[in-house]
Amino acid sequence: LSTATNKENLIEDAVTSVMDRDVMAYFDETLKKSWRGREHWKIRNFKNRLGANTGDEAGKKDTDTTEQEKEAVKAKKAAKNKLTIDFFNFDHTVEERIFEKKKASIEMSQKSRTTPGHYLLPNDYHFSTQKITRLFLKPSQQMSFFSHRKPPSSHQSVSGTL
Amino acid sequence: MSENVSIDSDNSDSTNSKIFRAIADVFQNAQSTYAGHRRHIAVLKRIQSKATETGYEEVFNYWFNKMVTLILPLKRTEIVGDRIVRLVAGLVASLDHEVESLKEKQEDFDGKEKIFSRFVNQFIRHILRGVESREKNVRYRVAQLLAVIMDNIGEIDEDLYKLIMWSFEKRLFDKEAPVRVQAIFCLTKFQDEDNTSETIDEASTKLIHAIQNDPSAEVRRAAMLNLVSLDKTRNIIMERARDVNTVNRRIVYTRVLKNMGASVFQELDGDLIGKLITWGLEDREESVRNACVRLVAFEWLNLMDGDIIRLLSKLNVTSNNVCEKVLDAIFNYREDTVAKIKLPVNVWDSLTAEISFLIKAFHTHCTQNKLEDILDGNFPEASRLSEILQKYLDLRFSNNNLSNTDVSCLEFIIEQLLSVAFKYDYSDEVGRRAMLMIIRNALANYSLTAPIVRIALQVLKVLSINERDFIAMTVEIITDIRDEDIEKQEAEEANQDSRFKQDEDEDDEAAVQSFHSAVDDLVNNKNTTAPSAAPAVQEKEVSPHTLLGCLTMSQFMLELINLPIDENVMISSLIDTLITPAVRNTQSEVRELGVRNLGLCSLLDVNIATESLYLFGMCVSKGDASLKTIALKVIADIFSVHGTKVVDGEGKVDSISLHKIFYKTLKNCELPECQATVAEGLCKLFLGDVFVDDDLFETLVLSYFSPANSQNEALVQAFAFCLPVYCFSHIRHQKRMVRVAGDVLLRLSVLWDELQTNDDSSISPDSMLKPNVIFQELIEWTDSGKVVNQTEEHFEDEEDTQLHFLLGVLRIYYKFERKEVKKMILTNINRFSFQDRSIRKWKEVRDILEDISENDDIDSASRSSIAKFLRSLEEDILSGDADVDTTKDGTSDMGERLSASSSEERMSEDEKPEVTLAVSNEENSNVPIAGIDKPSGSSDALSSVLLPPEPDRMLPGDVSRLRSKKRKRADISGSESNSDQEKSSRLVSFVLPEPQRGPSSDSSFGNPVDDSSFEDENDN
DNA sequence: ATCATCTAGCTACACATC
DNA sequence: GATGTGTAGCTAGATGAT
Repeated sequence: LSTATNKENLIEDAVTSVMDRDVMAYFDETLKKSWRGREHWKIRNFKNRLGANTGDEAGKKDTDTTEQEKEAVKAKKAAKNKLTIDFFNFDHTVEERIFEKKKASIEMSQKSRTTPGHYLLPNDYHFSTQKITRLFLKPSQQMSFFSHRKPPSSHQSVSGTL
Repeated sequence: MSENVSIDSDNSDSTNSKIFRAIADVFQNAQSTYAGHRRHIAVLKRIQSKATETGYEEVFNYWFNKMVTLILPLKRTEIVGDRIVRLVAGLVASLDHEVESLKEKQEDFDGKEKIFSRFVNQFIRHILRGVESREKNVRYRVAQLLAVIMDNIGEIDEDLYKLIMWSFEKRLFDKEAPVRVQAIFCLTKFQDEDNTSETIDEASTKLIHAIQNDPSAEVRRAAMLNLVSLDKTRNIIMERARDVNTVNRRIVYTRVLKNMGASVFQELDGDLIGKLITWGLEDREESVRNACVRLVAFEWLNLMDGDIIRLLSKLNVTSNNVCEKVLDAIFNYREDTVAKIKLPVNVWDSLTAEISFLIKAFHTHCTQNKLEDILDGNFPEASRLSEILQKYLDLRFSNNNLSNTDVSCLEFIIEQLLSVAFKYDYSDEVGRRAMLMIIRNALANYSLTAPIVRIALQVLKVLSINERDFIAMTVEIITDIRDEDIEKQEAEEANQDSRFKQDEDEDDEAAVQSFHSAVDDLVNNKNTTAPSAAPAVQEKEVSPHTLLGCLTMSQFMLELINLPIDENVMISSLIDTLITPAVRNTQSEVRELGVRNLGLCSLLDVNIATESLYLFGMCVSKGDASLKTIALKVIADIFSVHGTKVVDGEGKVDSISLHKIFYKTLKNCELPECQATVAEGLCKLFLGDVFVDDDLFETLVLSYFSPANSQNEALVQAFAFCLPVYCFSHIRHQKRMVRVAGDVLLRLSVLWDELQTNDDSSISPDSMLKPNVIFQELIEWTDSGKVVNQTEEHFEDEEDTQLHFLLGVLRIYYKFERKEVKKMILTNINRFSFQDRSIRKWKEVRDILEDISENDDIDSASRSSIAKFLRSLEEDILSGDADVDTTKDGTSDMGERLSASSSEERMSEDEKPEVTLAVSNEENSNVPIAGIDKPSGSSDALSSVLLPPEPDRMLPGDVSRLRSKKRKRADISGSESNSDQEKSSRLVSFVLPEPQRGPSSDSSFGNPVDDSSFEDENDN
C-alpha cells in the first residue's frame, strides 16, 4: 500500500468513525430498553409513538394546557373531597349487600399462584454496538460496520484499534 | 347479638339513640380531616367507657360496627375511607396503650383488659364477615382494617389469631392485588422476628411465597419490605435486586440496603454485595443506577467517614471486581471526596491492596480527565515508579515464606502498579528505560499470573520503540523461558538420585510422547524449518506448566499487535515451535490455547487464515464445547478481518461446509454457549456484509423466534440486539429481512399452531411468541423509515420493500389455516407504513384484502381492521391516482423467491394479479387444495415440523407453502423444487431441537458436499 | 448552614372501560 | 386485548424550620 492510500484511508476512517459513533449511539439508545427482545419490544414502540406525536406542538399551547389541567385537577379534587358519608342517615339494608358473598371465584387462578421464573430478570449480557463491533479474540480491535460500506467482495472491515 | 338492639329513632332520648348519635357525630367529623382525630378518639373512648359502665357495651359495639361498615364499600382511592380506618387504628392503639400502661401499674387492669379484648374480638369478627365479600372494595377495606389493627395491638388471643390466619391465607390469593397487599401487611405481624431455629414460621413462609410468585409487583414489594431479615430470608429479599419491576429493584438500594446501615458488611457475604452493586450500577434503568450510586457513593462512603480505603476493604477489593465501578461512581459523584485525595510520598513504601487499588483508579481517573496538575502533584517520576514496582516484585519473588494471602495481596498490588505504569508518562527517557528493564526482567524470570502477564505486556508495548521491537522482545522472552525450562529438566534428569517427582514425570511421559509425534507430523507435513534451538534439545520438551505460560504470553502478545506476519519472521518461528505443536497437543487446555494463538495469527495473515480454516472447522466439528466456542470465535474473526477470500478456491475450505457447521451448531441445543457464540458471530458477519446469504439469514431469524431457544438468554439477547441493528443499519440489510420475513412468519405460525394443539410436546406452548407478536416485530424491522443514513438508493429501488412483505403475506394468506392466526395478521396490517409508492402492488393488496373481507369467514375486529386499512390506503396512496404503474416493479413473489436457488436471483416477470385472485377464490370455498400442494392436509406439514426430519422423507407438506405460482414454477423446473425441499428440511430442523439421532443426522442437510470433510481427520 | 417539608412534574405501572 | 385515565413512587427545586 502506498502512503497516499494510507492517508486516504486514515481520513476516511476518521470520517467513518464519527459517523459510526453517531449511528452506534443511536442504536444503543433505541435498543437499550428492549434487550430481552420479544414480548418486551412492545413497550418501546408504544413510547416511541407517544414521543412522535407530542414532538411538534410547543409554545403558546403550553400555558393553555397547564391552566386547563390545573382547573381540571382542581375540579376533580373538589369533587372527590365533596364525597362524604352521612353517618346519621343511611340505608340499613346496605349491610346485607356489603357482606354478600360471590358465587364466582374471588381468588387467583391456580396457575398464576406459582411462577418458575420468580419474576426475576434474566442475566443481562449487555449487548451493544461496542460489543458486536469488537473482534472476539482481540476485544481492543473495533470493526467499523455502519458507514464504511464497500461492495462485499473488496471487503476489509477492520479499521484501526482502539 | 346486635340484632336484639333495636333503633328507636322516635325516642331520641333513649340511651341507645344517644350512643348512636354520639358515635355518628365522631365519624361524621372524622371523615373530612385527620385534624382532631386525637380528640375524636378520646370522645369515643369516653362513650365506650360510659356505655360499658351502664350496661350498654353491646350497644356501643353495635353502633361502632355499623359506622365502620359504612366505609367498607369505599374504593381504595377514597380518602374518606382511609381517614376512618386511621380513626379505628388510633382508637385501637390508644386502648391498647392504656391497657399496657395499666398493666404496668397493676391497677384496674383486669377489667379494662377484658373490655378491650371483647371489643377488639367482636369488631374483628364483625368485619371479617366481609372478608370474602363479592365487592373487592369491601375485601380491601376489611384487610386494610385488619392490617392497621395488627399494627397497633400488642397481642391477640389464640383463637383470634387462628381465625385471622385462616381467613387471610386465602386473601393472599385474592384476585385483586391491593387486597393481597393488605393481606401481606396483616401477616407481617405474625412473623417470628427472632427466629433462630432451622424452620421458618408460617407467616414468613407465606411472605416468601408471595415475594417470589405473586404476579403483582406491588405485592412482591410489600412482601419484600416486610419479610423479616434472617439468614434464611436475606438472599430471598436481595434477589429482588433483579425483580422485573423497576421500582422493586430500586427499593432494594434505596430502602432495604440503605436501612441495613453498616451491618450490610457483616450480614451479607462479599460475593452477594459484589453482585448487588454490579447489578445496580449496570441496570438498564437510570433510576436504579442512580439509587445504587447514591447507596455506595453517599450512604456507604459516609458510613466510612468518607474513607475510601475503609470502604474498599469492606468490599474485599482483591476478590471483588465491582470495586472499579464503585470508585468510578465515587469519582464521578463525589468530587468533594476526590479533591481530598493526596498521595503522600511515603505511601508507595507501604502499599496495601486497597491503597494500590485506589492509586490505580485515581490515576486512571486523572488521566481520563486530563487533570495534569493533580497527576504531577501526586505521582512520582517514571524511574521512581519503576523502583517501586521492583520493590514489590522483590517482596513477592525473593521471599519463600509468604502465606497465600500475602502472595495474592502482593500480586494484586503488582497488577495495580502495572496498570498505573501502562498509562504513565514516559517522556523521561531514563524512566522509560528503567521501567523497560524491570518489565522484561519480570516477564522473563518470574512466574507471573496471567493477569499480570497481560498487563505487563501492555506496558512493554507502550515502552517499546515500535511494534516490531515489542514482538522481538516478547518472542525472545518466550524462547528464553522455554530453553531455560528444558535446561532445568536436563539438569534434573542428570541427577538420577532425586526421584521424589517420579509420578509426575510418568504422567508427563504420555503427553510428551504425543506432543512429539504431533510435532513430527507437522514438520513432515509443512516442511517448515526446525526451531532455531539446537536439535539435541528437541529430545526434551517443556513442562506443561511452562508450555501454558508460553502460550498465554504469546496469546497476550498477539492480541496487541497488528503488523502483518510476513513482516515478522519472529512470529513465524513462534508458530512453528510453539503454536502448531500446541494445537496438536492432547491436553485440552494446551490445545485450546494453541487454537486461540493460531487464530490470532490468522488475523494477521490471510494465508495462515486460509490454511488454518480447515483445522478450525475441525475443532468446531469435533471439539468439546469449550474448544468449539474458541474455534467459532476464531472463524468469525477471520471472516471479519479477511472477508470471504479465505474460502472457496484452490486448496481452500469450501464455504458450504462452513455454512453447514454454522447451521449445525446453531441448532444444537445441547450446547447453548456454542449456539450463542455462533449467533453473535454470524450477526457480526452479516452486519459487516461478509455474509449475504438469504437462507442463512433466515435461519438466524428463525433461531431467534424458535421456542427451542427461548431459554438461551445469550442467544436471544444477541439476536434481540443484532437483528434490529442489522435491519436498520442499511437498506440492503432491510431488504434481506423483507425477503425472508414472509416465510419466517409462515413457518413460525405453523409451528405455533402445532404447539397449541399438541400439548404432549416437551416444549410448553407459551415458550413461543404468538404469531401476532412475531408479525409486529417483523413489520417493525421492515419499516424503511427506521433505517439510518438513508440515501437515494432508497427511492431508486422499489424492490423488496415493506410492501413486498405485506403482499407476500397476503398472497399466502390462506396458508395460515388457524382462524386465530388469520386474525392476528389482519388486525396488524395497519402497522404497515405507506411509504412505498408502487401503485400496482398497493392495488393488489387492496384486491386481496377486499376479497378476504368479502369471502373469508372473519370476525368483526379483522373486518374493521381491513376497512380501516383500505380507507387509509385510498387516502394516502390511491386517491386521485390513475391506473398508471409508476414503478418498474419487477414482481418478486415471496414464494418464487423461495423456489429460486439463489437468494440474489431476481424474479420472473410473468406474474399476473388474477392468478392470486383465483387462488383466493379457491380458498374461499374452504376446499382443501388437491394435488401436490397439500398431499395430506395441514397435519402433514405440521408434523414435518415437529418430527425429526428423516433423510428419506422430503417433507412433501412443506412444498405446500408455494402457492399457485410456485406450483407452476415447480412444474416447469422440477430441479429447483428439489433445492427448495432441501432448504425446507434444513430450515425446519432449526425451529425445534433435533432429537438425538446419532451420526446420520448430518444427512438431513442433504447436500452432496456434506461436511464430512470435517469428520475424518481426528478419528484415525 | 443544615436539615425537614412542600410542591410540581415525571414515568412506569395499574386500573377501567369499552 | 387495545385504549385512555389514574396512581405510586420518585426527583428536583423551593421554602421554611432549626
